[in-house]
Amino acid sequence: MEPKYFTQQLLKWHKANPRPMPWLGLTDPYKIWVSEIILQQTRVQQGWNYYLAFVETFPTIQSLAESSEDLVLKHWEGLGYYSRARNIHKAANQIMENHAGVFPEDYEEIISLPGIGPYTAAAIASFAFGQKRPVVDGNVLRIVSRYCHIDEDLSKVKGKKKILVFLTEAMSFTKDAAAFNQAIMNFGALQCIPSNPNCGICKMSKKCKALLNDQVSYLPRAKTKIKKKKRYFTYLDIVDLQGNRVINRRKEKDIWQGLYELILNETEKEWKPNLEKISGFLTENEIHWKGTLGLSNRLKTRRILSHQLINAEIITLRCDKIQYKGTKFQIANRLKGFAFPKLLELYLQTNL
DNA sequence: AATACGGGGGC
DNA sequence: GCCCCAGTATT
Repeated sequence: MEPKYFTQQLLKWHKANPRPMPWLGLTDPYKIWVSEIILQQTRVQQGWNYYLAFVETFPTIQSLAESSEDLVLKHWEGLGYYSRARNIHKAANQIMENHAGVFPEDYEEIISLPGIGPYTAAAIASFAFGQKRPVVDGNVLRIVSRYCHIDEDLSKVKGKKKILVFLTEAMSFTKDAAAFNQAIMNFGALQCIPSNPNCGICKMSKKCKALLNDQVSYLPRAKTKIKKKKRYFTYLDIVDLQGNRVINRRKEKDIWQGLYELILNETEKEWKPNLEKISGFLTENEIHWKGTLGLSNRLKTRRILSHQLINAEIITLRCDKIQYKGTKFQIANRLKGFAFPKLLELYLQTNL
């Protein structure tokens, strides 16, 4: 392995291939933090507008801390991995409590914040504070496994260690840790891409061990693939003459925790209810109505998540007046302020 | 060490 | 369809 050559070529490539991004060149640790959380398992393009809107609504740690979790989730709506939103809100409060509202500089303190792991801590430490902490994300694993021809399971400690040893060595050849980290991730996103990289124009090709051994397409080693669990959701959207609806805040440790949804019946197999069964289900849940209950629409849809396959049906019901005295659900007239899973957001967009 | 956690884009 | 994305927390 030739770490010095790697660093030289990397930084040269970086200068020749600038990539505009809204948080580029910022030194405000708060904004860097926000951008890094948004970019966890998320493409730059997908997170771009979310970042702009987020820092406009929450320009400071304090403003974020003082917000409600619901509002933070509303800004995360559609982005996925909602624990990121809950955790950044929680962490903002911890910074107010434990650090007088000032983002900590110490790596150990940074990484102890909820939602911040090794990658994000290194990103903040280098971008905001200039510390020599190499970032290790998917790009970096791919690049280094190829350049050094490391054919190991990178989810294991042993494989990760080899990567980190190389990075630490490589980073020692520059004073600008931030530029190094920025460069290596851009290099992974634009040049050393997952499939069919154009090695013919790559500045590293002379010393890329995977290329020399014709192994680029086999590296990094494939992950064991995950099995998806099938779930069946039936959502009941009951709406009365005043436009009132019944919604629920998801509380369990499950997908979409903290987001809102309609009345849900989850079943082992597909539920094919008629109006009578629907009435029965509503009554069991203490939801009553005045006038006749009418079934106005049924929509079948499906969603693919990283670990689940959701088969859903959304049934629209009409009545004169909803009557609910329980505590599990809440009655809402305007749904604009609530964060919904994409599945429901798409439905509500056209049925609100 | 393995699994859960969203949603989207590229091929 | 399948892979993977500027990963982290929990089991």
